[in-house]
Amino acid sequence: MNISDVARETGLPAKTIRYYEEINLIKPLRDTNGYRLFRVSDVHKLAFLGRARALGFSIEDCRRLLALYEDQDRASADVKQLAEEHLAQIDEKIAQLRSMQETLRHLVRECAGDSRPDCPILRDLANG
Amino acid sequence: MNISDVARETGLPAKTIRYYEEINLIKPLRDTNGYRLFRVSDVHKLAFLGRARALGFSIEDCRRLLALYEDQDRASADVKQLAEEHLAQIDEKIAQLRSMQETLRHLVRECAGDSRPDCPILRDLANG
DNA sequence: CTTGACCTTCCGGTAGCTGGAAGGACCATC
DNA sequence: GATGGTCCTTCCAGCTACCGGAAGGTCAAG
Repeated sequence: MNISDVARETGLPAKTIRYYEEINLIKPLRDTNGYRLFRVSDVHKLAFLGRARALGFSIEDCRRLLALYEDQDRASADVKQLAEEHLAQIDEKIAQLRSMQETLRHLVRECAGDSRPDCPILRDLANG
Repeated sequence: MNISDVARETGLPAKTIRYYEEINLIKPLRDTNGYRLFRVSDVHKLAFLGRARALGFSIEDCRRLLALYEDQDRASADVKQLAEEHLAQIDEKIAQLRSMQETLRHLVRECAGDSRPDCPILRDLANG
């Protein structure tokens, strides 16, 4: 399979697939003309990566997950730990965003949003 | 005031303050020895920027907010629109993260997390 | 006069790609 | 076999919002 077929099948941009090869997440073969030649296993890995990325795992986490996926002797505890740490980061990120959200909602609600210069949002930013 | 004083007062790293000058968010004076010389107005702007950044506004949004802040003839509607658009982005981001969070929570809950290789997390990543 | 704490600029790196240029390859058609 | 359009390749630059560190100037104290 050529890269555009793989892109279509996995939903990943060709650029991203090349990038994943560059950072050694996948190692597709090469055809005689220099074109990348993807095996079914490469496509599987890419789909795996796409889903892991969609769950917000970093590239390095993805690398570890892929290694665990390929290791028949893995302990599910290792996978779980990775996932739990990532989940904790997501929790934290959500908490941060919610705090911003709440503050902003307040400010937006109090702002007249008309043609006059007086603005509680700017007042808050200016004076803390 | 020198940069380290300003850093202490605003809570921003000196590196960040220099960066903000580089991208023309602030224009501190220069002392004869080449040191940056910050006026009170510079410190105010930096504090403003720090709070806007803490609310998640992008640098370009901060630039616009600062311009509005300085424009005595602004319309609060312009500020409000900026804030509302940003708020919408935050809402979206939170929704995305919550979706990841939910999926991950499910998977983590179902994973034994022991020494055996069988793992629902990897199964999900592998098969969608 | 030296020491140490400042300050300066410049360069490189981070994450995870994306866009674009320059050039080769392939396929169908005339 | 020339042409055109669509693939493919590599390489280079840029995005966000900085951070780290090196090399070197400045300043105040002892």
